[in-house]
Amino acid sequence: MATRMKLKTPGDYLLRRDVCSYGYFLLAPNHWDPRSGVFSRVCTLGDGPALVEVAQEKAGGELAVKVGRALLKEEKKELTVQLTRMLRLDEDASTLREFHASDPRFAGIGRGRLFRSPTLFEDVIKTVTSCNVTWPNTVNMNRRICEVLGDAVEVKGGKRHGFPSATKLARTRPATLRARCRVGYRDARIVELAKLFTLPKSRGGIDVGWMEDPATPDEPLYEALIDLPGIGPYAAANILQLLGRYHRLPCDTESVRHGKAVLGMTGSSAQIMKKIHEHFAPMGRHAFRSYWFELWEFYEKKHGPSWTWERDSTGKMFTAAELNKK
DNA sequence: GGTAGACCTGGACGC
DNA sequence: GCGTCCAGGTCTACC
Repeated sequence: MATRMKLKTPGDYLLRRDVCSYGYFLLAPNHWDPRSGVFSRVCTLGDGPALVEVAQEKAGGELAVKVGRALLKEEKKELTVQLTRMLRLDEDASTLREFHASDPRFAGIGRGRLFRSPTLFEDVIKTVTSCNVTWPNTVNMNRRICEVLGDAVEVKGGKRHGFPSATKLARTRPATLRARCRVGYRDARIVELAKLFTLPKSRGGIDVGWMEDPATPDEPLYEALIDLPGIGPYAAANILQLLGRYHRLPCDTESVRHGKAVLGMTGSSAQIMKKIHEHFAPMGRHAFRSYWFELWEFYEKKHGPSWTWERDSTGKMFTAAELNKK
């Protein structure tokens, strides 16, 4: 028996805009259907995996959540926590207003929330799978990780898989990850990260509560992230933004392309990255959102609104060759 | 502290 | 269709 729930949203919430706001909405197990405007994925809950579908009838209205099976009371709470994190339903309205005041370009369309994963663990692994690869490869890695290791639920016409838990990935052999999920040299790093997420803090494990706590100072958090296996300056800055801290820019080759093509910057890659940091520095704690939505606007000019993008055809949209086309 | 090279996969390109 | 080159961020060794 299916479960139906309603989720309250902030008054300005727009599902299609706020889901299709960061590339992770295109990565398995997430799925956005451009035709129906329904977001779905398999969520891992206390009693096992469940297919979850989220729709919104009108802008600013509540979210209608349909779950493929009956949920225990505790699972309903668990799912609410996961959806709230993923969809940024608890985004502080005052900081959103502050962002729009400092960068009015995005006030009119209300952009400000950035889609993320239901757990920090999934965000960290997704970040690792996006390093040193082209976007189509990141898409494939996430699809394979879910298909090979994620819990599955039966749906009409096949199966849908969730994202594997830290416990499951911690028990996976690196060779399996490499051979079946095609993660390459990231294999051991992913398993090591998963182990750190399963260990208690007293034994050197990751203190997720401390990392998620808005009261935790930025710099010690950045230092803790950069100490993790497979996490360098780019990945640490990206995880910071996924944790809601937007002061630091995760600069990569895509930033350099943007600096050259859109901002008219010249010089070596290192010089352009420095210029990009300087360019967005006046935005202070909103720097990343200002940078990101400018980049996102460039993608949308090329390919139409992000909520019309099909997951299975976006791979080629974000290759260097395609993005460098005039 | 700064730099060079290895890591691995898949897209692009030439034949 | 096949082979080769190259892009991509992190890590380690070395200066």
